Amino acid sequence: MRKGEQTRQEIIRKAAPIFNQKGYDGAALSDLMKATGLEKGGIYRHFASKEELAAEAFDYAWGQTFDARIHDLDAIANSVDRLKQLVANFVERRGIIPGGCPLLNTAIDNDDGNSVLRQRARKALSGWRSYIISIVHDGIKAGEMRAKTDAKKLATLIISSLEGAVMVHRLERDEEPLRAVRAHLDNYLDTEIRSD
Amino acid sequence: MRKGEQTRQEIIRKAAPIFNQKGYDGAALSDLMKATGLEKGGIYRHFASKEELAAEAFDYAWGQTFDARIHDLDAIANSVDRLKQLVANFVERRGIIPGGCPLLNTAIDNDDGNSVLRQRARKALSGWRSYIISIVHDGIKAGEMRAKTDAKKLATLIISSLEGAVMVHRLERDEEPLRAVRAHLDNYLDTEIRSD
DNA sequence: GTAACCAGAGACCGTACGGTCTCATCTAAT
DNA sequence: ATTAGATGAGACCGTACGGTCTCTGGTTAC
Repeated sequence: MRKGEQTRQEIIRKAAPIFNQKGYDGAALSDLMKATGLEKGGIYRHFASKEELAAEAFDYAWGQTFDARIHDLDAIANSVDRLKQLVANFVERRGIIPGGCPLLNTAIDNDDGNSVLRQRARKALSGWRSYIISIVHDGIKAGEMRAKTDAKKLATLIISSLEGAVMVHRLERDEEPLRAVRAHLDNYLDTEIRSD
Repeated sequence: MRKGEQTRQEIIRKAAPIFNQKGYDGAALSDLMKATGLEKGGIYRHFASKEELAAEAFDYAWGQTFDARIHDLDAIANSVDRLKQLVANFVERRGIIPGGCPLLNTAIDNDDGNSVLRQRARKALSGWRSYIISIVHDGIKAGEMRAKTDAKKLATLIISSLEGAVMVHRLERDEEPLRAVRAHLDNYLDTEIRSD
């Protein structure tokens, strides 16, 4: 790998937490310079604009976050249990990237217009939802979930309530919302989704 | 009322949507000047700083939003139905202040440090939660809700899933998440919370 | 070893920001 | 009607921003 490409990746890695914590506008070039140890010219050699860097940083942050959430999931045979583990991972494996869930942050920060960042966040959300939907489809096919289960609605419910809990958690600095939502989802999955 | 006080209130009213849509940093003084039709001096006469104005604007925005969410609620006798109406109001009476839920916006925008805005958002959240909790307590006392209902957990669940749905809704520009979460909460309230 | 190229430093640019201050004007109490 | 105080305009200030450009030093291919 060319040295420049290594540097590029390292800039992305170092910039991701900054953008995630401070938001696009809040993350000043000077912050990124301090974090990377590079001068302005060294950064702009590898990215056409701050926006391009932010977009790459989001993809990196989301990739890390998503990986943590699906960690060890394929080792679980039963699809309902797989969803429960997904919820558990979400609650327990936070903080991979400082600043909280990149999807939530980026969605709220960029919900006007059609910025590059908004599109990246949309893609991230749709990928996450698809992942859950496919678990549900597997579950129905395997007879582990009730046949009438609406995969899309269930995915939406899981994502919405978890992300909402993150918002409350961050405002109150208390784990209770995360635990409450997890308990509710676990119970719901066991009693309303799992085949009897 | 002195004229200055009227102006102050009007600045707050006009500034609230700007802060809610663009965030604290994103809302430039020049935006506020355009929205209010005042020059810088005219604004700063009434507020010590941009932060003070933003805090007042948040309180105003939240007040309007909260009022919309509890609209006509006291006309409903049964406490379970009152919660269901609260959920309905949340889903249907959005957009009182352009830019989406001020609580969600402000919480995500200001979750570092202990800024004035963060404190205002905390207060807003705790007020909202208390409101729901008191409905639940009423419901239990009246025998309309199961005695074992955990008021705080239920309040957290309702708030988290609704706010999370707003985030998804705004990113996808689709009402489905709001409807899905509402349907789920309605069903949950009827089958798990309401006394048999 | 050398030449061609790649990478990074950092001075520089124009712009827009939040905030201050002075002064003219308007309001309202007497 | 007069006047003291309240109100708002807008010029002004220092700072920090994103972005550009040139030039030097390092890397890599031959």
